[in-house]
Amino acid sequence: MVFKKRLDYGFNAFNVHDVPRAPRSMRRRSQSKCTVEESQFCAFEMLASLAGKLLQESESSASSNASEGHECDSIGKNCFKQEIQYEDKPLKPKCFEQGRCEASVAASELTTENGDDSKDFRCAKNNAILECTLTKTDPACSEEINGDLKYGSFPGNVDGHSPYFGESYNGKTENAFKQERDPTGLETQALNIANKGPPKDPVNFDRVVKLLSRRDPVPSVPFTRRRNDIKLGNRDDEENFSRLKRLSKRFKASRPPTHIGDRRIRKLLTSKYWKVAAKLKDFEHSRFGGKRPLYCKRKTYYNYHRCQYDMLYKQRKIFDRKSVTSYPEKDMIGDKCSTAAMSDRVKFSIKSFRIPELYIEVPETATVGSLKRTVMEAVTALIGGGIRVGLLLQGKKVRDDSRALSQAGISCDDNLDALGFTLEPGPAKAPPTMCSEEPPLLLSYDATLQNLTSSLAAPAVNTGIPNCTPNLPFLTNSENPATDHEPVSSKTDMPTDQSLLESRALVPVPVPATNVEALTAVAVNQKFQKSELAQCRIWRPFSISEVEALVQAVEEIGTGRWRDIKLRAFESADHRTYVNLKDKWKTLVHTAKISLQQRRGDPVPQELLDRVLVAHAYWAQHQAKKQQSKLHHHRHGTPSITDTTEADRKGVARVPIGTM
DNA sequence: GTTAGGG
DNA sequence: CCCTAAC
Repeated sequence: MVFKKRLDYGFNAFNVHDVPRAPRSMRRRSQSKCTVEESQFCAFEMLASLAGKLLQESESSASSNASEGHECDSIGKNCFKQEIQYEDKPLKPKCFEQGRCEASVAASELTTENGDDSKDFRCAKNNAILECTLTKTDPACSEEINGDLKYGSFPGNVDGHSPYFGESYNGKTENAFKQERDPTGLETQALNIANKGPPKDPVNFDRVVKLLSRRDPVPSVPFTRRRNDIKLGNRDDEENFSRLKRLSKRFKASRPPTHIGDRRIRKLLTSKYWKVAAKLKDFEHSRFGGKRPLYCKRKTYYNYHRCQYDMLYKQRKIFDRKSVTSYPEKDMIGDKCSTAAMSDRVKFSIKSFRIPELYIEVPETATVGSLKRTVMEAVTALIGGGIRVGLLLQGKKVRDDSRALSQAGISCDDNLDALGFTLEPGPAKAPPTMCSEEPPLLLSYDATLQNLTSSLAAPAVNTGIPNCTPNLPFLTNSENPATDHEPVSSKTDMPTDQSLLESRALVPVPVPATNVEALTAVAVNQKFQKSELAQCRIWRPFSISEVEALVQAVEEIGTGRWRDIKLRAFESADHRTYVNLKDKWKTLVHTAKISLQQRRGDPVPQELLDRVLVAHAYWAQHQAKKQQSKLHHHRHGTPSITDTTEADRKGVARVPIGTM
């Protein structure tokens, strides 16, 4: 295949090999810019950069104070500066094998005490670190974007009015940009220049990161504290954690953003399409705290769900909190624990950013630019519904939003290091799962579709009841569906049942009508959704009354006779198998043993948990006695008085409530 | 088919 | 909730 070699090197190969070496200072910019197919774009870049310079000048004279100082201050904790650092080492095949996309975002704190934020800010910018403030009117930010990303800027809409990603890079939101900001008009010029550049390569992973940062999931986090670094990664994976650390160290230096990052591009089984997988092999699997609205047989699917943009922030050490004299919360610092601790400002450092596997079909005739765009769109679709923040404590998800910080065990200095956050795609409410009542990902995806000009009819993605068609061929390829599954374009005519099914699973991302190469892209999630539809189990949390019934039954019957318990207490509950009951009891016992802070999910009344413990202890002892009596019986041939097996069978024995 | 325990 | 060894 003609493209094979290039593809093997991935997107970055274009940059790495085609750009003559130059002094670092020069390379910094050129590397990420003048790719082969983009050479003409440099002209635009220059224009953009020129505009940016003009902008900067005007900014320094007029608007800088307002945009950088006031805005930040007014926004308060919501104002973060983020530096996005990209791994731009030459991409080796190995990298693609690993399929990793790493980028780190480091957010510098806002130090009000020295009042030198803006200087700091620019300094970082000069280091060619992709960055942006989350403030909405920072011209410097947009300049940077224009200059480095070349695709126009993203007004930092922390207020949630940010236009859809896809729209913006299609140049359709220029007006919106103008309206929202850019009093001077200079920026818009730059924007126009950028937007009118060769429409070939809006696909830029950087922008994804940008969008994520723009979406600004962080400021909503109440645990603001000064000088706290938050590390992203995955939640309950020590190894991963340290790996991220290593990575962030390795690629710490300020470097220009790479174009696409590390991705795997695969040749499709058919020669007709390319499949691009921004694949994360070591894509970590977290499980929403172990409680998910559905369970699927395949762990792969099961684990996949929440991994889209899973970021684990880790807090760093707290510096001198006393120095935060300008904060009113300061007075509370002396107080115990959380209130004061959480009132200070926090520094978030996003060490890693991950993108889930993308499933993209690209005609062979596609251009690199269109390929990029397709990736972009797929990613956009993924996160179109927004991002929500998950809170992790000791690597465990804290799900109960209503729980007070102290209740959740987040209160004292010593455990702030254990505090983490995750970024997850989809609406803020439900995790993106197929079988849940609300399929957020689908919804968000659809929402994205609606906001994109679509020349393709939105496919009939069934967001309703799962179509649990078993044994779909690709379902067997749970380990790597993107690899094994032969993609079928939704527009392709393969009149087999399989193709029909898959076509429904594939959601074409609309591309501009002007784009001849109609690319079809779909986030793998779509496929997973489809897949999971086939083999999902709905997770039905035990209600309090069910727990009550279970406890009651166990008290009467004892552990180890789950079938009896099922028949007695859950006879009519078809969805409760004795294995379910046994498992539930297991978790109940566990829950009862752990501290209040460690418990998650719907709280079980302490009274019930106490009974669980009592019953558990009683029947454990009972079992021990039985064992003993057995031995005794064997030895002496006489039944022991503790042998209550028969009585137990008849339900006579009971936990002597309150006596233990 | 049930039970117990690890995943 | 799943899987499976052991009973």
